[in-house]
Amino acid sequence: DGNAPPLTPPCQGGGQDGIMPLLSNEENKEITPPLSKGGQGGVSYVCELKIDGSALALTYENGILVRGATRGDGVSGEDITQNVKTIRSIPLKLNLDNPPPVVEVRGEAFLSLAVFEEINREREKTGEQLFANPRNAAAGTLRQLDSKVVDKRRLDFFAYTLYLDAGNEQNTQWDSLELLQTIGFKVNPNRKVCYSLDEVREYYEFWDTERRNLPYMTDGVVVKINSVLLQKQLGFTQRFPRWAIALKYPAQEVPTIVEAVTVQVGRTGALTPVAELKPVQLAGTTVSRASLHNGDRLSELNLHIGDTVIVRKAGEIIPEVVRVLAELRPQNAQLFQMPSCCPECAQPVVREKGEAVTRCINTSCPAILRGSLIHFCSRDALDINGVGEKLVQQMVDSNLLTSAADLYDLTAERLMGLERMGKKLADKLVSAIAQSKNKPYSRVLYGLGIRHVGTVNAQLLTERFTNVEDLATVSAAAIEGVYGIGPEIAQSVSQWFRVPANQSLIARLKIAGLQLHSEIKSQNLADINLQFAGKIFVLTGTLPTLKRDEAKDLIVKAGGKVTGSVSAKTDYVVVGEDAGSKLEKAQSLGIKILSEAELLELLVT
DNA sequence: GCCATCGGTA
DNA sequence: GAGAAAGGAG
DNA sequence: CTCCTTTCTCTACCGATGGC
Repeated sequence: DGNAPPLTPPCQGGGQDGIMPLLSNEENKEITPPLSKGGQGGVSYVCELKIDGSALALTYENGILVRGATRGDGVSGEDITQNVKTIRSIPLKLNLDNPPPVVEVRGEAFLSLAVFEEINREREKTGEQLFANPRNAAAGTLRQLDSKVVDKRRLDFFAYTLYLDAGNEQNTQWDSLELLQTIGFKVNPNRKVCYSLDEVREYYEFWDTERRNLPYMTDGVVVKINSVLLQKQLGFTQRFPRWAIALKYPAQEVPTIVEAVTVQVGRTGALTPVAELKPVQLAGTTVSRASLHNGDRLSELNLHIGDTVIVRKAGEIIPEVVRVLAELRPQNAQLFQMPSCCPECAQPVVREKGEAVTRCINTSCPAILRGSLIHFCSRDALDINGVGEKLVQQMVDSNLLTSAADLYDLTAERLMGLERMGKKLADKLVSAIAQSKNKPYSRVLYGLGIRHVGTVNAQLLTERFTNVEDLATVSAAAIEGVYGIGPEIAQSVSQWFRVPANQSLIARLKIAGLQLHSEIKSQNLADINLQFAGKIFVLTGTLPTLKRDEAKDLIVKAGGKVTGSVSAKTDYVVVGEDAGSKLEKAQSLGIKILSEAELLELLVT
């Protein structure tokens, strides 16, 4: 979803991050960041409509369209370049005399309401399942394997961001939009430069009603600081730029009834109450469940079974219970409270003082085991394709799996005893598991599911402690020495390695042949390239000739470092086919972006 | 050909 | 994708 | 204490794939 870089949601009342308070509260004249740096002194804003479709990143090399990518982490993303080429509003060739070697264009692919309805009429005739809404239809179409089908679906495209080489940059966002238009893109005509926040507010309010007359769906307005120089000065806070914001129109709210509340048990043992709702149509989808988060939220809502509640889709995506209409409560309705026993294993649950979550602490709770296994196999961890919820359920129930290490003892024959498991699937699975043995140490560490060790902290830890033995034997105090790791996390890690079951898990994974140490061992000094020394690289997408591991090797050998996620500390992002969120983040952080060719060139110099 | 499951996206 | 909670740095 | 980052958990839908 969304326009341009990820943007802050409208501020929820508090008012440090958005200009939403200005829009909803006339009295609040205080100008708040991120857009506060101007408004008077000649600072201008560009307002654009936020089209509800699917974000697309296009790469042009020497003026020719070579890649089209949606989001994703790019590791296993599909090639949608062929599909993108069927979109008529995307030029195959830039209308530019001397095109820079690489041009990146971002924009929104969408289906007009008319085309959407036409497609659904057609599908109704042929008895196919109807699309729920234009956004889903557009996203689904882009992933279609047969580009002829895509061609027929008549996708449209509005460009909104242009990235040129340094030196070729435009001075303002407005100029970028104009240039996009002259080089052959469709740019949404309903854009405007505003010179004050009052003007921005006017624009927002005008389109709140006017958008209903547009032939495509919009869900808000994007406001950007016009000056590129100022954008750079403002920079970025956390996940978002300080110079842009999305102002979303209020979500549609609808009443429904809570038929029941179920409690789910996550991999950490956390108990999450979920409202089972009488299904309602909302923002083009059917909503039947909504998270209630935790015990605190639950008591705040004072929710009873059978209550009528107001639900909405936060950001048009996530169902949320806004409030309970207590006056409509049936008599004798039962208050729902967090259970005192785990719904999976019936052991008593605990809630630590000062913490919001209620947890099952039974080390052999099957729900926790299942969750841990799913996490271990997940994409950011060992990326074992084909292992999903149902399969894990089956394998745990049939005692095929009692820990992640058991995965590496599985054979096709043993798997084929399971339901719906033929030779083909079983072979695929065994091969996927074998492949995971090559995944780097940091991913394995992440996959272990140690509390507070996500992708970032796993990376930090593996950099400092280059093999598990060190990490397992070192004191909590030593772990705390890592920048970014404090006492809580250090304690959590240290304790994890002191549990005998975990120690034997590590031992077995080691025997299975998993990577439990970083490869950056003895470095050949002669290979070190000054341009690479200490530089942090991130790879994204499928590179044209190199395998990911090969590219990583080359960088590491040259003295560089390859990490998994883009942050402010990243120096270069190497982009391949179907680059996803990392490219996007890199762009929004202004990090230097390299193609494979450029990387290789840098290596030889 | 239908159905369940999985992976990816918003 | 949203949002809540909680940890780390200063 | 505040600001920021990170972790963790949650939903709905669509297309692809393999089993039977």
